[in-house]
Amino acid sequence: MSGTIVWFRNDLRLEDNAALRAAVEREHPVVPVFVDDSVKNDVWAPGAASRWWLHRSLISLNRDLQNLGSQLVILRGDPAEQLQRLTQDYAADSVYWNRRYEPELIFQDERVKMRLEEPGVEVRSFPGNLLFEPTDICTQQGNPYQVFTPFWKACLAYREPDEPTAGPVAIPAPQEWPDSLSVGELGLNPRIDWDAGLQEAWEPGFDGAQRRLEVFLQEAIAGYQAGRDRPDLQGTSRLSPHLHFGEISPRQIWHAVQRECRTDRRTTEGQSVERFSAELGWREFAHHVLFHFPKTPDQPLRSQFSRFPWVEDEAALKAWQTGSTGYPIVDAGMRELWSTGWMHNRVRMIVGSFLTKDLLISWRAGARWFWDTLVDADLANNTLGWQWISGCGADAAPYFRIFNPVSQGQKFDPDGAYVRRWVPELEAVPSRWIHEPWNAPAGELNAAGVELGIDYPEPIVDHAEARRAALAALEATKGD
DNA sequence: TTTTGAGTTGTTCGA
DNA sequence: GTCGAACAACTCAAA
Repeated sequence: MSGTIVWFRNDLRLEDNAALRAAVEREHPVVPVFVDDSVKNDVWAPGAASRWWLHRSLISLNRDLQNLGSQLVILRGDPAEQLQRLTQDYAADSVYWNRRYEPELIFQDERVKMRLEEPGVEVRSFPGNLLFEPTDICTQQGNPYQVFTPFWKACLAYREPDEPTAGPVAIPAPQEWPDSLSVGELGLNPRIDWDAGLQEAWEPGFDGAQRRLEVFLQEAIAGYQAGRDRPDLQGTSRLSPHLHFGEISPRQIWHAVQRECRTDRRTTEGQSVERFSAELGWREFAHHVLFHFPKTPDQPLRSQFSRFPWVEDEAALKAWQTGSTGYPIVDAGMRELWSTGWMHNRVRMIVGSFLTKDLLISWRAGARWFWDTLVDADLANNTLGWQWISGCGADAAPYFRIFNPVSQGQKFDPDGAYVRRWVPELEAVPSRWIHEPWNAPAGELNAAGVELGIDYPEPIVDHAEARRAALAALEATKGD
């Protein structure tokens, strides 16, 4: 028999899946496979929240495959070994997959390819998880971009992203299925019961992604330009975890958004579409930068930041992680993250600025915490975001841009609804003081049932002082 | 090679 | 309360 193995990774969907499509078109049996190799001791192996999501996404994918007369074969171990064994046992002559772009994963894919090709198996990889391949776009000198705006202009001038392709209507099955683990046997699901907030917030899988996109198109895209910055409203798409796991393709989102709002770019709607499209562009940019600067997950892109005097302060880090810094907008964000596995982007910037500039704790500590707790944890996006906010990365914020957690709260959570939702002990504090309870008159705090230091922490640092210290620390990175 | 224009998301100060 | 300018100087990308 000749057959095709389709190796699923961060592309857990049937629609707009180039590898699956090519495999089905061969009209030979297709064996969809997922290989869990997270047992290996990799610092960037998926964190707990990612594993929670993956568990559900695999179940969803398996169900979708079963509806087409197929199923997902789940294996564990070294992918090269597992795939080679499978091709031998089942005399499959081809292995197809969609490309990944993280340095370690590219390395791994090359290794798997060599190992499979040696005995004569055909290996084909396909694009599809990005709108543009990282090597498609370069400056006129042939270098990678390090600034977003010219990068994104070059992308848009390069070509319109392809239309997404439909999923298969049937998938030819092999006569006999290989042994497979169940999803549960991978042990991705938490053993202790901490995931109620995630359950409530998310529906992993293709169907959940489609519904999320639909809601965004119906309710938020038209006002995205203004709504995107408001953590107290549902102004963003919340598609990031679905995109990370490839349950929906960026091309599908791109074209759905363009179709939905075919309006003049001078209108609010038109600007909103452009703005949202640019956010997909930032995802592209993050992958472009990671591809061309593969050390950035651990090292600052701007090398002078290697001598930045980061502080090691376990107690302060713990206060940040647990949402007990005494700054309500920061604590709300960190608790939203802990509870739902997600945090609004505006608030990610606020908590990132607070960790790196108010506490002077390294962006790498922040990146690690996000890595474990975010359901959308993505090496490219996480690395770019943390290097950007701390000032050491591509197109980074200028050093003097230090977020004031009080004014950011007042500006983007004007009624304090977001803070009240995630920091319920401040629920009765008047809006005037919700973002700076330490400045509230004693009587008003009392009436709200809050005693600082008892019911809610005093600020762990003074922002004005911390700001001066951060500017001074930045001096230390100057010169050669 | 050299020059020039520009750069996601802010804050603070002083008029 | 609102507004504009300063913050300091650098790097990238294109001409």
